[in-house]
Amino acid sequence: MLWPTNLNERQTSTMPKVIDIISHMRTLEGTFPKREQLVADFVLANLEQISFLSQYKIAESTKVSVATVNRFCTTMGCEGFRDFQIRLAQSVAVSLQYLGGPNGDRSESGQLVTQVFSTLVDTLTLARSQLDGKLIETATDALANASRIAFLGVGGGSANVAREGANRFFRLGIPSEAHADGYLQRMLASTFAEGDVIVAISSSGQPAELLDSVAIAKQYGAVTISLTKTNSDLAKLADISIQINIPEDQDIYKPSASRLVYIAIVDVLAAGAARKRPERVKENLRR
Amino acid sequence: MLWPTNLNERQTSTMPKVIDIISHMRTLEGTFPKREQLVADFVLANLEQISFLSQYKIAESTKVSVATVNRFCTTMGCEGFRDFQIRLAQSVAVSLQYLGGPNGDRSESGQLVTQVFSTLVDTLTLARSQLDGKLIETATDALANASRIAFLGVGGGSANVAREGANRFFRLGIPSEAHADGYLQRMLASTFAEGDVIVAISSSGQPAELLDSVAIAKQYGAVTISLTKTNSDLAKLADISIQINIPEDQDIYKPSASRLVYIAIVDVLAAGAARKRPERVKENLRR
DNA sequence: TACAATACGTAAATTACTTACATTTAGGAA
DNA sequence: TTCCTAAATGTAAGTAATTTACGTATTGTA
Repeated sequence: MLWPTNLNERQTSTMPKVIDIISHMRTLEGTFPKREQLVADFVLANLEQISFLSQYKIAESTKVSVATVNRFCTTMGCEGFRDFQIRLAQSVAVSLQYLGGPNGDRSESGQLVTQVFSTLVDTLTLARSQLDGKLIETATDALANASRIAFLGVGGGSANVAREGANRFFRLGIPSEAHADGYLQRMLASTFAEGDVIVAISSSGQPAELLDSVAIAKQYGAVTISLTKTNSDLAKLADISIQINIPEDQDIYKPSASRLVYIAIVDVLAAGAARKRPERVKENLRR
Repeated sequence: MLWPTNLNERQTSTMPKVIDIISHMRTLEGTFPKREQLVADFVLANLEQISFLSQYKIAESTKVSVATVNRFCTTMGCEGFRDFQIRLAQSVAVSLQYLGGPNGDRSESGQLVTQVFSTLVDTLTLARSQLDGKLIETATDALANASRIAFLGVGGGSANVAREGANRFFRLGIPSEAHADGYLQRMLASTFAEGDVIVAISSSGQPAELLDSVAIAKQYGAVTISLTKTNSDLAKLADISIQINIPEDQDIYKPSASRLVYIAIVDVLAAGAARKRPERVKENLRR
């Protein structure tokens, strides 16, 4: 299936399944059976044309049987070729809209730029579809009224996002700090109390130190917000869990889009919180 | 417009000629034969579902023959039902994009999310159009062959981008460091020599310490790359200047998209450099 | 009223998609 | 290695959907 179970629950028959099949395809890249991978490659290389081709044509071009093309579609989580075709057409339309179509720069580097940016945009789109307005509302409420905020992140990526968050909220006039060290995080957590907010960031949602810190802060009455992978331990632990399911691509040749998504979400939170405390923000801006 | 103009140039027979099929349908409203009009009404009333229905189902619902549904499609300027279905799906996907994503989240917070993400994507698009493939090529060449890289950034935002860069390149197996402090930066710059690369990051392109450091490193024979505002002092000083002109929004309510753009560009550089040294990357990945 | 042109439906023909089954291939255990 | 199992793939039959051809009905006009 294309979508994690918790998302399916929220889908009704009237809800379109317009989602980003392209990034899903990129996720599965490498996990396809050999011949299906050929199809995947062909599709990715001819995104704009696929929707106007028949299974036969694709099978012909990839030197693969029609059945394999069909199987590729079901592997992708679609109900069949038809379904796949429609969904791909939609994803392509959306991507093209943002990227203004293939630019004139046909050089290798030009394509590199396009590829990286496409991936980033696709991933952002995917993430956006997973964000629940109500949850964001709750989180921004807590943040806007916090007397103190700590952003905790472990590891290079998450630590940077945490710094980014502290940066943004500090500018809003809320005392904010970021910590990347597990020991310091625990120390800090024990000084947090009601009215304070802890934001724990981790793409894996696993780090023991982080889980400890959140548990401690929670125990002392602080509100805990997590920004992490769907259904991870961290997501289950925090009071308010912003859960994102982004394919963590281990391929070092590819951009690390998930980090960008986290920063985008921090932006959303900051913008939301800013709206809720206009006075203090303005005051802070004057300085 | 569904298809940007520059795409039209590349149109072949397999590509769509009709622009936005929904508005085209509204234009033709009233000029359809009686029974076809019924089909048009039904389609407009069920835009999101049509793509997942068969001609037969539509004929059934509208109490019209299958052939009429098919004729309706050709009347619309499409080659047949299939063609119509795909194009409609694309138009719908694009329209839906503006309505707050697939979840139909029209709440205030949902709109906030949409707004922030749109801004980010728009800014990414803008940045992409400003990137020159050749320049990226030159920069990635220098980086891929560097024996040592230093990412220098002053101020919260740029410093984070610098860290991100050091992080990425370190994973590629190239000794990389990030420095945010002006004094340290100058110190470091004087130890750099031929074969080393300095990447200076600053959205303003003004900071004196940063300019000094770049000048020093340059003098000692290091390659200097800048990631900064178009025509800024820093851009003029560096050997390879990646210049981006993003409207710096002072409005604190709005997201700071420019930072995201810088990170995206760092991603491009890292991905490009990775491609140029496959052996060392693989070796580094094994660890 | 009669004629022509358009609109429409029926059914056949075609095309496309799906599924069942047989064959091959790959990975692992004896 | 050799055998066994499970996954992967292709072939071909089966089914569904789309398109086309043709005949009838309707509308408008002289």
